[in-house]
Amino acid sequence: MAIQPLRDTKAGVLRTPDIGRTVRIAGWVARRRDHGGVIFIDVRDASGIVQVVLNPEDAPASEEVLHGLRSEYCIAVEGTVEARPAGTVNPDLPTGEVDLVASSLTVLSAADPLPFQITDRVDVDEAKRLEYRYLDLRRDKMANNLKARSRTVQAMRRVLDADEFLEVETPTLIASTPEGARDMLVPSRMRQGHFYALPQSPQLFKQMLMVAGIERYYQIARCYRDEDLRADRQLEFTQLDLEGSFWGQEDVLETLESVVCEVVKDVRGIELSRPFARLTYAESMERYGTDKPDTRFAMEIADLSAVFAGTGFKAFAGVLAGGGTIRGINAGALGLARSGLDAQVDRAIDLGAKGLVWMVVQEDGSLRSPVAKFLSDDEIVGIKRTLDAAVNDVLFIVADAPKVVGKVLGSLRLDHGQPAGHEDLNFLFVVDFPVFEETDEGGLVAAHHPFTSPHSVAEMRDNPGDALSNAYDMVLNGVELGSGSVRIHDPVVQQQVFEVLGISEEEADLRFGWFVRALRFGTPPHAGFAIGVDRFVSILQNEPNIREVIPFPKTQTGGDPLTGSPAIVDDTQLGELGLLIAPAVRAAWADESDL
RNA sequence: GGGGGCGUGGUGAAGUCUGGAGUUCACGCCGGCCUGUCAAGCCGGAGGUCGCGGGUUCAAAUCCCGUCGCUCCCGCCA
Repeated sequence: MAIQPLRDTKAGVLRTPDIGRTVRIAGWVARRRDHGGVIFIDVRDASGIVQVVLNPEDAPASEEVLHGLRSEYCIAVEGTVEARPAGTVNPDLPTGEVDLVASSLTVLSAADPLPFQITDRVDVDEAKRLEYRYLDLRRDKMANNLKARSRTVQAMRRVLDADEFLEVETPTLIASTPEGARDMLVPSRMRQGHFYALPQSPQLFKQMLMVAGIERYYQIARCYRDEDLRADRQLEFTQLDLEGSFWGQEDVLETLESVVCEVVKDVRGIELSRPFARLTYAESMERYGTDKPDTRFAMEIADLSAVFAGTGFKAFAGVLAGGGTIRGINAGALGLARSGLDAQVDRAIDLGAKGLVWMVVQEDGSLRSPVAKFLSDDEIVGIKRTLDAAVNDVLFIVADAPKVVGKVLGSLRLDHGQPAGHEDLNFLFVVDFPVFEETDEGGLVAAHHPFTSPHSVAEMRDNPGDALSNAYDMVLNGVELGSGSVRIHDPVVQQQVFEVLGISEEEADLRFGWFVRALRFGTPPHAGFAIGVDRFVSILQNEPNIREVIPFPKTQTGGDPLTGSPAIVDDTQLGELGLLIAPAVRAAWADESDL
């Protein structure tokens, strides 16, 4: 019979002041050291680990039971907390000054031999970890990640609740909208041939809540985007979504700062200085070649167009004549051999450049480079001065359209300068995003959702390439943590924006008619934001991918090795939904079941 | 859709380039010894269709083709 109650104390909290107490703990066998006589068992529960001493003369259980204990057996122990004998204190363990000397031990649940060891010391294949995620989550690192995630969300709620935000849930079965990411679809049984979509974000609903007079809303919202996965992207992910009425951009950014500071204080134990840096989109692109700069290191992009204004180097002269630009970075003393430098050229070409010029500053001040012979003395001086170059520094120069130059140099900058982990936290806001982004073909597409207010509708219509919007991103260590905007609250402006974005009146009316109608009933000016919780926690925990802070994530091909999702459903279910599977797909099912 | 990396007893790695007996290391597992260890120790043992399929070869973990899975990246992610 098991001891009742199973436990009255947590394993990880026992300390010297507890010496002499008789306690009951329950947990898992993390490690056993069986000396034939005395046996030491590290018992782990959610609070930590304590060493249990099983003395044969105390006979806490039969010899068979005691020597039969194995890794991850779930057990209950009653015993006395005792001081460890001199010289046997374990300073690496919070409970290391005490032993729990067992008077009784019960096996609550045995465990099969493990598919992998429960330890942070070995990197097990991730598919195997996911297949046995319940064991993987027993590891300290994963348990700590889940704790950090919980503390993160609690800190968010604490700040927003104190600021009188209302936590409101919005539907997850909604109508599909074709813009943006691919929707995750759910077929309707009651209206066959019709589909719900899972929300990519609660965008329109939170705006409805502003119309509804909620004034301050937030939600820890699950969002879904049916796009290819990455280290920082899952099919489903979590956002802290918030919105406020009678708000402008500064109100949003200040609220975000207070939320983020509380989270970082709680999880990392450090005070961030406020306000966070603010950078315009244009400045960010200019200096870092990206809209999500990692500002933990400099290596900024410098414009060399002036240096080469009258150059005799035809490749550069041609780019300048064609309206392109010439920029470079100083990657520092990389110590690369010729082959390593040429590999950078390949990398640049992969990124879309026609080429890359590298230069290495020599002891005598000259530049070693494939193009050195084309450069004048003035140009060499100008390059070194502009890039602040010292001996042995490697300089990378790209001449192309500004967009290409920024992408290539921005990527090389990260390749050679980005710190490995996330020891330091550099938050910043990027503001004044353009309304439109240029496509590779030179066309314009909306950079944001169509509910973002432009600085000026007239400018947006007359000069779309330069028009700015009241949209902003939060960036942490080169990762886009979230984005938001001041919304359009005037139905007339909203109609105009649809028009400029190329959404016809009929189309706008069909898809967003209900939304524009809502705006006609006294809509307060409002603005909001959403923070990616998974990304935030993964950075705080110094994890390389967000799966490490998600208890049951999907693999890169969207599957769950534990439960086998996604799965084929039977014909009865399909019939209820009025769905037929295409013959080719059915044939593939047959192949699958042959495996 | 495209490019890169990986797949070897239960786990992690080496072996693959340069073909020659399933070889090696660490952990785990099983058995024995062992009363103060804490990644316990010592001794012994079991355990693999080298992801899968095909090809080349006297001979394939190794070379070639295909395929599956995991992963990183490009595209995609308003």
